[in-house]
Amino acid sequence: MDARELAYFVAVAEELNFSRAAERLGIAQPPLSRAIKQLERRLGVVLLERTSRRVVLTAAGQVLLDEGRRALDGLAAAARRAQRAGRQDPRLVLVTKAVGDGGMMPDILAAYEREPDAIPVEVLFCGFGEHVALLRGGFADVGLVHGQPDLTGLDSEDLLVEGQVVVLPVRHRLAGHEAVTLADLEGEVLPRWVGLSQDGGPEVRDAGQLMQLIVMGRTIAVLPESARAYLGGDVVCVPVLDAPPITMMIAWPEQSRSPALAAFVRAATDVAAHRKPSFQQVGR
Amino acid sequence: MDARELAYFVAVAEELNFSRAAERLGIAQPPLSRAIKQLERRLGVVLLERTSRRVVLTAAGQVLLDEGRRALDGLAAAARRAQRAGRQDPRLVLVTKAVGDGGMMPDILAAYEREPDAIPVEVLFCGFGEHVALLRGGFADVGLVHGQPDLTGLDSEDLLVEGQVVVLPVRHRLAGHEAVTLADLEGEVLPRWVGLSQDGGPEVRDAGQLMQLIVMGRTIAVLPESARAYLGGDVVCVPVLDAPPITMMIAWPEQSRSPALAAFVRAATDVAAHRKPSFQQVGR
DNA sequence: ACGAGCGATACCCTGGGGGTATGGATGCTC
DNA sequence: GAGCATCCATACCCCCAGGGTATCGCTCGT
Repeated sequence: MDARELAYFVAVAEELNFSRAAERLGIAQPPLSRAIKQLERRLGVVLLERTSRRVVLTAAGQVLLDEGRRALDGLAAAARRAQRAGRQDPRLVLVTKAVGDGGMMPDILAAYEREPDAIPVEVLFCGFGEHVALLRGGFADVGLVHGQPDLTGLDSEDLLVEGQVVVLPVRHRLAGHEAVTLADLEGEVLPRWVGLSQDGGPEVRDAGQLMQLIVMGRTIAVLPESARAYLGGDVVCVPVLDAPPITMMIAWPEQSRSPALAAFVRAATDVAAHRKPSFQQVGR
Repeated sequence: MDARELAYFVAVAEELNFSRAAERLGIAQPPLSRAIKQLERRLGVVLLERTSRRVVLTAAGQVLLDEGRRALDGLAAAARRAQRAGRQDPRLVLVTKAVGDGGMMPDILAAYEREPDAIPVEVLFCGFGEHVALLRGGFADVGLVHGQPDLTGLDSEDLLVEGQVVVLPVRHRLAGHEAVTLADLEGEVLPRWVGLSQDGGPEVRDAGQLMQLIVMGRTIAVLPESARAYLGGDVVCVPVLDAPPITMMIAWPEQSRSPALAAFVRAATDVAAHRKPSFQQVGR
């Protein structure tokens, strides 16, 4: 099957409108109509039910939309990986969130540099949940990820399980406590991360903004314990005993077998294994 | 990137010879040379180092070969799944080995038919290790697989863990035993499955051939315990206490979300969960 | 009833993908 | 080391697939 035709179909299936899809694709509408018809003929399957007033996907069309998107992504990722592999200065691109390394980054990088297969590491910071897209898209080689994102298309290994702490302004009513529970946080204003659609508190884009808002007393935040290392002196961290533990993982594109990547994974898991456990978590 | 160009490159990279690759592709050699050069220009990367006498892959070329093959497979699989989804008589294609259902097939099918989302099931028997290729290639929707095949690109769920039995001719020296260990089988002639390159005993293609050879006293076989149900009366099954347990899994293409498939997985796991455990395994 | 919106059809035109012929380099053979 | 076979690159030609414009026909909202 032709990738161009498939991309055309995906555009139409997403817009459910030939004219708009054609505009998005930068071509005229008639050739698009023809291309879709040709694709349907080649596959021997009707993909779209078109009345002159509305376009709807058939079952086959729905399948091809899902599968086709992934297939096209795979194609683009293959191209990008080849391009990256062809650069004369080989780099290992590591993607992570700003405060998402569990404080192990220096150790991991140091351990990696001692590996014989090590190549220079380029660290790429990204926003919420972009890790997986960058890895799947072939933009990055390996990533440190939190939580339970959808890891289809990626291999991963658990690095460490962290408890969570609540970050409070120094004058907060809970600031003096040794530890708190989620129940204690009832009614508090929690921030809203850009990209996460949950609404409520103020919108924050990065850790710096978050810190300012906390110091101003406008919000508080529950973060993995390792975030402590990045916080200034005007806030207090208090363990949240019953917050769900956060698993930090290292993830990489499925079946990637480059020696440089393998060495990095090895270094990261070694560092994590020898790391001293943090404060004790309640329950599991 | 164009899929045609990528397919051309994969052919050349596999043959490491433009002329043969062109022949395989059914085109002449000059357009192939041009297409590869064009692909290299588009990607901005040298993929092949060609002297007029030999062609070798660059690092980028090696990456594109690996990734490109998968990407092309994904493309073809997407097309096939769409075609299958477009047929007017929807079927769920289940792939399994001949004696590989752990004896649960009737129960699973019966349970599935009671599901509201059930559609007719087409059972496809396949050879050694073909399951995963058929699933990845979009030829099948769901499969029952044994052992630890490479499941990248597939989701799976464990169904049951079985002990193994050795299948013996009735006159075999071990035929009277209550149970044996692997040490007891030292020196015995084991069959060689077609497709598995391990050599040694006679070559067998299916369970029928195997049975004949066992009855003839030419070989013995170690099989999952559930194979018992399929064996005739001229052989004896003896548990092998220390043989590694075999995990039977149900697997399906990653992220497949059709209701019919989900219902089947549910039915299979339900049946497996309520199944009576078989003979006790030694150790873990 | 009429017009706006949308997909299909008809027709043209151009670029690129494919073909043949041939050149130039590199090993192999005797 | 001359001759030759092999193999990729170049030169040149041709054709059609894919893209554009103009227009039609259908459907629905007002």
